[in-house]
Parts: sequence; structure tokens; C-alpha cells
Amino acid sequence: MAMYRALFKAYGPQHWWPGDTPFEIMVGAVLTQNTAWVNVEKAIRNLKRERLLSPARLRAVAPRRLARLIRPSGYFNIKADRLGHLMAFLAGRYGGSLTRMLEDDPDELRKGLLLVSGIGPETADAIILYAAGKPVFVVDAYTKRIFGRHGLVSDGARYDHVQQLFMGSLPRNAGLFNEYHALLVMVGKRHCKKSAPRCSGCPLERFLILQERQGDLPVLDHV
DNA sequence: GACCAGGCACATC
DNA sequence: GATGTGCATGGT
Repeated sequence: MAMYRALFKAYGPQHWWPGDTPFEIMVGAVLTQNTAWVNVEKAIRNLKRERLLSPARLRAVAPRRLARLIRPSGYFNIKADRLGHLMAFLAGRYGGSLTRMLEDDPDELRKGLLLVSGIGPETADAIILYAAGKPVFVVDAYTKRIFGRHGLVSDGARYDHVQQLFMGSLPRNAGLFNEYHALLVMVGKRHCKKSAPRCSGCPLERFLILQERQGDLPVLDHV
């Protein structure tokens, strides 16, 4: 919790996920795969303009048209397919009711989502945390990079391993997981870019240096 | 013009 | 299990 508090103190609440409705959040989770958020916003705007942001409408739209509308978010053919698979899953398992899907047991929902082609662990967890409001920790590229560079996880650490690091040492609280992940993205964008040789100047770095000087607990206890 | 961004599936060894 | 590749736009 100490690292979280250091980040929250520095940046304050992030009010995530950027999206008006659970359905918009779910669609955004797919569209943002390996893609800058500004590009996702353009695609979402297009879908809103065409009044397609509902399970029934999105399921009914022609794949070619969908691909054209989400073009700005990149990988548009693949993502159109993935949204199609997701809508089929929603219709098939939950009768097209987003509410029923989001109220499902989170472990069951996660297992189901992972069977959908195009939904991996991060996308599934983003949907469960930010659309359903259930406490799973979302691990993304920023999380791995930040913790990797500070020597808190090994370079090639697997998704589930990093997730366990957080979920094993934090209280199971959706609001906390929400804020923590959002704060890590903020740190990643500002201080831990891929192109820079290492993270520098972030609140996390200051915190870790301070801890090392005091030299009592293993750093992981501070997650 | 290179590099990068809130992944994932699939092939191959 | 590990590693490599295709998918693609738009900002820096």
C-alpha cells in the first residue's frame, strides 16, 4: 500500500476508466489493445455518432462497416472481428444482457471471456474491473515496465505472476485496484517511456530510494 | 522516417 | 514453455 499511497499523493484520483457507460468501457478495452488512447477516442466517437454503442446494434452491424468506423484505432479488421466475437459471447451466454454479464461471478466471467478469441487476460480484467466493478488487478505494459525497471519483477514476468504480486498483498478492493492501475499508467506515460533507458523522476523512484536508505522491509511488501 | 502506443493469436522450435 | 511474427493507425 505504501507505493500506492506515494503515487496517489503525487497525482491524485485519476477517475478511470475514461468511458461513459460499461458498454463503452468494454468496447474501449478491445480497441485500446496495443494502441494509443487518443486513437481509440476517435473510433469511439465514430461509433457513438452512428449510434452503435449497444450490444444489439454492435452485433447487427456489418463487419466491413464496423471495421471502417474503428479504423483510427488501428488493427481495424482484427478488432472488428474481436468485437464480433465478444458480442456473440454476450448474446450466447447472457442473452445479450450486459447487466447479466457484469453481474456474473467474476471468476466465471473471466474464464468465459478468456475463451473468446481476441480477449486475453488484460482485456478480460479491464472489463471485469472497470465495467463490472469487481476487484481484479489489471496488468498492462506500463505495469510490467515500471516494476521491471525498478527490479521488482523479472523482465519476462508473466501476466499472472505480476497480477498475483498485487492481489496477494493488497486488500481486495475494486476502487483501489482501479486507482492503482490508472496511476501506473500515468507514471508510465510521464516517467517510464519505452524509449528512455530507464524510469526517472517519478514518485515511485523517490519512494524506493528512500526505502532502500532506511533498509528495513523487502520492497515488495510496499506494493 | 523511425519509433511507439493501456494485446492477442498463431506458428514454430 | 519460450520466442517470433502479423496486425495498422496516428502522434512525437
